[in-house]
Amino acid sequence: MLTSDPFYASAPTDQIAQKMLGMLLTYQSPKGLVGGWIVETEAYMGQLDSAAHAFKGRRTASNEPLYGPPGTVYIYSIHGRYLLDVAAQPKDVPQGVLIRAVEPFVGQEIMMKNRTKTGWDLTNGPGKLMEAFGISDKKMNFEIFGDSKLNIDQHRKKTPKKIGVSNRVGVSNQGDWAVKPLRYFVAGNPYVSGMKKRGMDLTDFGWRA
DNA sequence: ATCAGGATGCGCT
DNA sequence: GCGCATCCTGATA
Repeated sequence: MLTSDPFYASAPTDQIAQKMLGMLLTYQSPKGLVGGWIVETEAYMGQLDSAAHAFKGRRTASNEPLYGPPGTVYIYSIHGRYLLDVAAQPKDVPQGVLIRAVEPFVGQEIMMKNRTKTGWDLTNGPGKLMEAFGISDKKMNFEIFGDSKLNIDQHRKKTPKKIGVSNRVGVSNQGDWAVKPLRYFVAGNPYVSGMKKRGMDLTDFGWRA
């Protein structure tokens, strides 16, 4: 349960994004339980961050969940896809973590039906994992992870051998913040978006033993 | 295996 | 209308 855990309010958002790697994300979907280990995240640092939805305090109906308490579900639609975020700071501090990829763990049959793909392509991108989960609307906005059908289990957790770091994806024209190292991933895990075959660690997927 | 181009739908001006 | 926190396809080597 994420709801009352001080962890989410007790660290800067970029640190929280790193700690979320290896946590189990699940969704109790109408077709059954689906989910996987979080292998890629990005931190968005709020009003100062030129790539963030809340840059300069921007506040609209659609980004309002970012202003909610830590653990608030923020689903955003872009290019005809849906993306999943977690508000990471206390109420009215609009910082969040984008969940970009998971390694499937439960409900793989369901996820393969929801998408037309198999293999690494199942959940190796933020829009892809939402399609695999079968989420195609923003109805769960403002719910709290753990009190929702969406859950992040921070106790059932794998540990990355090494955390890879890079600039964020898809924000290249948005000022100096575009090059800041706020994307984090499990190094070598094949479900990380854009992972090249040569970089994949197919022995243990980048998890510590 | 890598890259470029286009489809996509919705929120905002 | 325009601008995206994306994804897929088809063309190249």
